[in-house]
Amino acid sequence: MGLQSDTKKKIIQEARKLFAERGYNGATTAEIARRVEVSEAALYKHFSGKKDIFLACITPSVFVPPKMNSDHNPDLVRDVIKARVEVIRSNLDSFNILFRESPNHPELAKMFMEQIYIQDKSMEQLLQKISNGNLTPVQSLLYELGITSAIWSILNFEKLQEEIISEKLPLDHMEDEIADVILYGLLGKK
Amino acid sequence: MGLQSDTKKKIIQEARKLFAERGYNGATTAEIARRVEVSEAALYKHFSGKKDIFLACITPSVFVPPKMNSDHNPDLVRDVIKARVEVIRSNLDSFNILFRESPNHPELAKMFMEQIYIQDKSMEQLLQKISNGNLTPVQSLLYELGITSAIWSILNFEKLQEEIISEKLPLDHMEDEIADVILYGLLGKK
DNA sequence: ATTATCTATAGATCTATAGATAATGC
DNA sequence: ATTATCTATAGATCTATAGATAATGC
Repeated sequence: MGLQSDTKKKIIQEARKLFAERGYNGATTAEIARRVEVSEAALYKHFSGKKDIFLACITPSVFVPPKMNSDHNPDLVRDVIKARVEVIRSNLDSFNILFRESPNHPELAKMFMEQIYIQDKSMEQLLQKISNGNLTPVQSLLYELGITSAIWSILNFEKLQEEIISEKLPLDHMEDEIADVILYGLLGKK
Repeated sequence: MGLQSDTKKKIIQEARKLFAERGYNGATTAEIARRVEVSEAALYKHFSGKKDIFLACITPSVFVPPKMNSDHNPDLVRDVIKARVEVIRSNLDSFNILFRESPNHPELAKMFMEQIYIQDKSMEQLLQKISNGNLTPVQSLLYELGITSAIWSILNFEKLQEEIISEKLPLDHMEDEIADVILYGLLGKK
């Protein structure tokens, strides 16, 4: 047993899934308790309230992509984007909560700003170097926020597709294809 | 007085704002009634229930950008992106509802797919022509869905910025700067 | 003895409706 | 006469807690 009891860990796990599925208001403490297979009262021994459970589901570290080494060349763009896709894919529930619930929870919005916009300038800096400092402030934002958002949408589309649509898109090389768009655009050669 | 009574129109207007602010479950019929300045009971004379009000807030036509003429050249990409930004900006509440609530409402998800993915191939077709058919399926999706999502994020960031952050980004030429990225990427010349 | 859990329920919403009252158009 | 609205409230949740019971570690 680590610092958190097994029950507490399981509450966080199941709550995160449920909040991602139904949103903060759509997820009930009763349903969380049912999935964890404890009584509702048990939740309140581990957390001070529903909001406390909610915030425990989102840890700031989730949103920070792993550091890359400091070389600056186009191939590194691929690595950075691959890392970004991987972070989002493996924490999709957290990102769903972040994108959908931020407007209703100032704590989340703050975390969002600090993590994605302010702290995570690594991708932007890399891209600035590669483009010889040609990027405008809006374009930097496009990369910091827009690409994360675009990847998030596409990964959710991928999930939706598995459930609803027959036609399957080949998303295996998504990272490379996003990188091509970012590096060369529509008119540039590959 | 048109086909819809003034009260009905006002209910839809205020409900759309409230659903965008707080989500489906966070928006109460009591608060909608308060903003419209009628009793809750009055809502139910115009709509069969809360869900009915919700669906009335989202009209499919909102999501279809205006048609462009059929020439195919890089400058047209700017026009198409400008049109897209304008549609999202002037219907930001609807897009917020769409992106945030789609997972919980099959009707919305279906609308989302049909409008943005299936019907609106106009931008994709234009881009395919300009790139000489070089786009992969994932890249097409990146344009159809990812760019809409990226613009959506940036416009919300713009709103958030007005409220929270002191530093102001110059977003006046956002459309042009997005177009530059899409056309030329980081390495292409302008 | 202490910690973890349960049952039962209080108190606060929230959606929706029943029945009464005011406003409108023929 | 009909339509639009109101007041009041039923019935169904939902969060959170009080008090009782079972499990664990010294």
